[in-house]
Amino acid sequence: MKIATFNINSVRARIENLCDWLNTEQPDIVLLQELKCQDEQFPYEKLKSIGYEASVYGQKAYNGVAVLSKHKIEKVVKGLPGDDSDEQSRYMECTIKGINVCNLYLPNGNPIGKEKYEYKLKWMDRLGKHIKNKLLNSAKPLLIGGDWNVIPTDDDCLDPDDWVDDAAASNQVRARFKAYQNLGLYDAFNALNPNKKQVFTFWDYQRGAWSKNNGIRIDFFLLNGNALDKTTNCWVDTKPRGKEKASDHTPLLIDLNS
DNA sequence: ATGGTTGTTGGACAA
Repeated sequence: MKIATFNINSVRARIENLCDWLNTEQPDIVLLQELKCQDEQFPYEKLKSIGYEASVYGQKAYNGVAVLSKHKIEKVVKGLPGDDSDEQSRYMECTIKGINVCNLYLPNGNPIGKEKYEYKLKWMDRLGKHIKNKLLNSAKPLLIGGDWNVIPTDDDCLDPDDWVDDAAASNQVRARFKAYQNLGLYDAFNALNPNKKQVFTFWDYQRGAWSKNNGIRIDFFLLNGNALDKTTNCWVDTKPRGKEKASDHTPLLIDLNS
């Protein structure tokens, strides 16, 4: 099974790019983030015509996550538990072919110290509780993929000085991301590519970041031990970032035996 | 130091 995560930065603006990429790469499952549309605006028909079922958790203008699959999507849950007042569509989970699949778009959190930063920290704490209290209780293969908006170490960006004041690289955010792994989850890219550094999944639209490879690694698959045992490869596909009308992110993929 | 870009949306806001 080929499984991808891709922050699409508007699924409607990017539907032609997305279909081209799906037709070429033929992933079995794709986790999408930043749909920027409501459920009824989602391009279900176009995706169905090229072989993909979709489960969508959208909202107006911002955020929104979806799972695309060539296989049956089961047991869908929309929203991260722990705060009924949270109206942002940033998390969903489902089961596909016996794999527990979680898709997230973690809050950006900028600027540090303001309300959006506090929301990010609380959201990360809420996710930690959910991982510990529910997700890790199943022995099934588990993958949590998405745009985490975390630069885990200085090796995950070209120039750390560019990110010292960014909410993706703060000590509080890095500590929470590390804590997920201390619970028993593995960063698939690092596990399958030991010591490979400065491989990025996001390049800003501004200041020629793509042409200078001034990127950051903020998209991840975190796997439980069972899923890691079944995973044979993890890589970044940089080709979509070089296309016309590209998203500012590019896909991260894994091969998982099932 | 400032501004540089893109998408949603129709003036800002988010990233």
